[in-house]
Amino acid sequence: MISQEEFVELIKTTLNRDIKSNYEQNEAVLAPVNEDQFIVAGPGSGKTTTLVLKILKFYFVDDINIENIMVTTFTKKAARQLKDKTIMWAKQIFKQLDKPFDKSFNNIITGTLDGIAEDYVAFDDMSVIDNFTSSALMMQTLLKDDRINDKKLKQFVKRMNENQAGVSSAQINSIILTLREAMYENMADIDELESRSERESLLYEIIHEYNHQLDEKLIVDYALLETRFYELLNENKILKLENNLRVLLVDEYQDTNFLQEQIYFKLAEYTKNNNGSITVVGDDDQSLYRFRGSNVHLFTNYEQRISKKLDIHPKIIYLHTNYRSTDTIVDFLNDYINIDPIYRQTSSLNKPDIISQSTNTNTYPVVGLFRNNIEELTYDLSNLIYELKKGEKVEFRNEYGENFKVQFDNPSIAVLLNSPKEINAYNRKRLPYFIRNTLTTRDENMVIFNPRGQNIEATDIVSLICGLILQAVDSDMKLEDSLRNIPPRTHDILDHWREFTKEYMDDEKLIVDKNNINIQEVLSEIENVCMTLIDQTAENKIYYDLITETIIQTSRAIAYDDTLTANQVFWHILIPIALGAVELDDDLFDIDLDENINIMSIHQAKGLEFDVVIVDVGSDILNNKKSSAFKRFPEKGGKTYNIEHYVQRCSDVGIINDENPTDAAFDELIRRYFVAYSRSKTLLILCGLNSMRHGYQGNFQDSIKIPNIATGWNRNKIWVWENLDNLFNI
DNA sequence: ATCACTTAGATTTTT
DNA sequence: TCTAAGTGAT
Repeated sequence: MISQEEFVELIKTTLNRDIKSNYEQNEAVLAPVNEDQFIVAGPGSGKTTTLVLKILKFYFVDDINIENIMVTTFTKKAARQLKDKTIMWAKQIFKQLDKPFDKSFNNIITGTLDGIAEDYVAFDDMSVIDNFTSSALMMQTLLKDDRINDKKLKQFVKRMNENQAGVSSAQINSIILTLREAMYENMADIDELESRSERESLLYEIIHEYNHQLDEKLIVDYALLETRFYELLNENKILKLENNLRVLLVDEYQDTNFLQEQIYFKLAEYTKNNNGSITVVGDDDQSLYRFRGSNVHLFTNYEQRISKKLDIHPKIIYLHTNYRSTDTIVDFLNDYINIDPIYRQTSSLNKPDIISQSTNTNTYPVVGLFRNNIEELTYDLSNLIYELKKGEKVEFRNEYGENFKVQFDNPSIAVLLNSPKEINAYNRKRLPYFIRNTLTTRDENMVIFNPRGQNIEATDIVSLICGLILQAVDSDMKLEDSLRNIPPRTHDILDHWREFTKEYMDDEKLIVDKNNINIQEVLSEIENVCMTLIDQTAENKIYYDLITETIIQTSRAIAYDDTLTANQVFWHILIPIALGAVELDDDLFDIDLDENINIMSIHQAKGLEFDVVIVDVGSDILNNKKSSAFKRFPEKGGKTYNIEHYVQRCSDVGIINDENPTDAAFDELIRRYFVAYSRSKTLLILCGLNSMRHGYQGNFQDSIKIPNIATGWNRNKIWVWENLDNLFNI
């Protein structure tokens, strides 16, 4: 145990963290164990640092056991970073104090709420299934008795989805799963919902049957996992937490849903009884997960909500010093977040502007790179990325002949987009494809990292595995011919599998009994054939492991005994794979974000920072089409709102958005680009088609402007950044 | 203003 | 495949 003064001195000398210079951070870190806090932290304000320092302070100054502390974050990646940093800094302090490292730090309870819930909920045979498996299970429920072609059900899904074209089987599947998940996330009374929705009786039949299957097979999906955890807590059945939990730290609280809030409140009750505290940290401007049930109002109204429920009155602290970005970028951010006059009104928080404290001495203007078409854009963007990464001196010159030069030493670079997908559902190539293609053609040593953009289902190794299975279960193409309501790309994938396999191995065929397929046996027979490909590259091995594991887990979940029919293999395994439902976990790759060129979604980039950030604000928006409005200037609330609204009718969440649906959609877009722009440390580049700057020329009209939140329009259709003249356009 | 014909684009984010 | 904006003529 050391004194507070010693601790402050210690972290200054060993960790080079001078908290005295930042009043707010000082307040946050040096709080007593029983002080509850509500920390509103802007981008780059040292959120994680503050949390880690709080943990260390509790341990070294207040003598709190590490086992009595719980820290949660939103993603696995963030949880790992937090744990690593805590252990690393603790080690450094122990070294400085000349004491051995306390191994209890290795057992610190950190993770996502799901991860922590799993530790308490999962027992014996109970296991958690991933999205692929749950969608296969739902597909099985849907195909039974041809429910998937029910007119009322289709109509309902269409209403929820608001899509122009008809609904595909995949969409019906995904809407039902999302809706069901939303029910749990909002703790909606499902029976009451059912009694109020007579026309959707089939929907509830399907949901009940799906739940029944989970029960029977002793599995839970993500939605149920947290529900079970809450139930256990509510019955005070987790004594370990009830007796020991003293300090609860919650990161990314702005992405919390109602169910999670109730879990946290229950845990906060324990900390209160144990003379401890709860601290939540977040930023309402960075709330991105409404589609997953998160509700930013739970954050902005946190003070009122927790004081009402538990009589806890947290101290509110604003961390608004930005250590990440240059002055010009911080100015740009403050500028951006104030463009829309309605946006700020939705928050009850009185947030101060961000203040720049970057040690970075090079300040460059925010750059605009706009071209006439995707080819020109790709060409210039790829060149730019290449030269910057190679450490060349790059000259930026605008249309007025002004110029400045930029040079980096192996900078970290990220291209951020709404979707990192290289090819869309209609087989069109997107910007990520063009960038990767151009850069790898130019220099094969350049690593372009875009794990979520790849279409796993189209890789050689997966084509071979699935092609072999497909040949076996559907040699006469009877099943394939029965396909209806499937996106066009899925057909192409099936064809590709068959062709690839035919070319790869002339004539050999796998023979199976079509009513009695043991998928594990089939896979082990296939293994030999795949060996050459598996050994070829490290990626192939990863894809192979991923796909076989997925198939095995899924077949376990859908088989009544150990075997499947050809029909089941086709519809519940092959079709979902062809639809692109298999997800790749970034953790499977040994990656270094600072070394590679990263192409990622804005969501994935949350919590990260890069020297150079390139944000796609419209590489595929040519004109003012209604169909692209959702991603630039929404005209309606969309699917997220419909689902939220549907379930919240029977939920106690309390704060139903008093905003209209469209306004909520605007808020979401504003936040998304705020997150994107605030990732950059030194150089921020906006890119897109020229139509984003100058509009497009109709034959009869003058130039027609294209409203876009990312390019500085507000929802009143006023273009505050007209023609993007605030950027340095190259 | 109205009609028939041509053309571009279709959500997506995650535990 | 389906939709709505744009086009060009009346």
